[in-house]
Amino acid sequence: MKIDPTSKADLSIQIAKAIREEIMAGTLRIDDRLPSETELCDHFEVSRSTVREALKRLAAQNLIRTQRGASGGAFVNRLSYDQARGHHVTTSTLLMSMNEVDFKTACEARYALERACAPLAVERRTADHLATMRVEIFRQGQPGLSDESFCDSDVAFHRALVDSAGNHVLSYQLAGAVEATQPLMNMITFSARSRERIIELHMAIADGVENHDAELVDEKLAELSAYTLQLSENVAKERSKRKQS
Amino acid sequence: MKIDPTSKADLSIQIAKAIREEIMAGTLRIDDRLPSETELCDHFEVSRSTVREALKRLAAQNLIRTQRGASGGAFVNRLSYDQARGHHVTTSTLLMSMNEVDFKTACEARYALERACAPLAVERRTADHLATMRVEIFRQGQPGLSDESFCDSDVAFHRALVDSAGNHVLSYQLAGAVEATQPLMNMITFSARSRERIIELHMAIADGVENHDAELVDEKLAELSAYTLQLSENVAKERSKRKQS
DNA sequence: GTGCCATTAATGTCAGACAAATATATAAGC
DNA sequence: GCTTATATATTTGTCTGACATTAATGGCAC
Repeated sequence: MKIDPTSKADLSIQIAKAIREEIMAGTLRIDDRLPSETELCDHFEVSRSTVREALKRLAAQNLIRTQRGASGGAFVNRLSYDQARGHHVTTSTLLMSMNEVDFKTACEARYALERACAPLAVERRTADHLATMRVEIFRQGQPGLSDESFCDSDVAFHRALVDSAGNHVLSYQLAGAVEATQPLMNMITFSARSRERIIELHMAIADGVENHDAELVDEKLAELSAYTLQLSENVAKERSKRKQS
Repeated sequence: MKIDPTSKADLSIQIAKAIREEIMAGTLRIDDRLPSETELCDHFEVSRSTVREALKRLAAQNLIRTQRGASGGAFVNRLSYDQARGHHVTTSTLLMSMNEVDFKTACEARYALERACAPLAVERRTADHLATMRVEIFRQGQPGLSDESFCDSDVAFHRALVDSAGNHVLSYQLAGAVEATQPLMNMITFSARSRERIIELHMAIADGVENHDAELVDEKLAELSAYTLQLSENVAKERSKRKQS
């Protein structure tokens, strides 16, 4: 675990990198305790602040956790799917807002991926997943539901669909695509009529999943995708009209 | 931009969170300059070390960049696809190694997603993407190629396939799935015979992409998936045999 | 105008101190 | 002997103040 004394990069970056590589190489294993801050100071010959900044960088990536007190210290963290998912969603959302991803691209990516896990979902869905989907559909039909709540429920529905594929890795990867498109979705699913249509499609999808009918699910997802796209185009048209007048 | 004085979480975590929320809400825009460290100290009423640790946390997520000197400071960073991809691959890789994801799950997720973008790839592939795929296939056929190089080329091939779908969002999401499974792949594609078979399938896929034949590509990807899985099972069998003897 | 230099403002690093948390050993009381 | 309270040691969290390094800027000599 060494740093390059000739490098002119910030020391805390170099130290973080050195430790990160140990973790990725497996030299430092899950729940292993890192040397104490003082020991790291001695090892790298830097001040404690520098070591601490390096550790904070690693902590920000969930690579380590710290504990105070005797026999405390920094420990290699087991990256949980939940943590990783949260991170992934945050990054994906920012990536899309900062790069002004157009709705079409986002929508296309999202439904392409979702349709990819449909066959597995149809095959493996449990009663639990089905129940969740039905509950969310019911929620979506409640009158007076706010736009935000409707969209939250929409996310929950699709997450249940993805999760029912029974593949953690798939769920993790999909979370970024599905949840990050939601802020965009928020802006288009406002009218009662569009909600009705979406709920209709959700019901068909749930039915398809229940009856192990992969083709139906795929078809309805395609319809949902097309309908969403159409909604966004209508909104765009409205906006340009209002701009002119 | 405030922190909760009653919270007992670390101050640097709270401050990082406060700033992150400003960025995500769009109050702080790309290339906006954050207040200087001293100003942040005054604002949050904490010491400079604490502020710096918070900023390092944000820097570790590529949310900000810092510049020294007069008119320097911390600036909101535009999250680039490349940066995000690198991060995503690192996290996915760690996630899979730390949670001991079995090959079957990883492989299933990867090919499900890859097949999802095949139709788009077939439709939109450019001459450039095709050329990259052909070059990599050629490389894979070179005698004396190390296992590692073969796998690198494999990644490059599949990346070209994914990229040819012409959807940044899709490419970004897929990177995690494809590149993170590579360390696992490394362990199973060693024999000359298996390489031959893989190259054969790659060729068929490239042909399919070239001729806009979505069905062929899908079929060959499915075959590749099945073959990969079979290889891994053989390796597992060999290993248990050796263990017994 | 051009080139050099001092100024200045910002981050990067260092050193030392104290606060707070927490596991462990020690002592007291029953 | 067992429990409980106390002291102790260790480690991270925070604060303070200083100096180093970097880079933009303005002024001065030419």
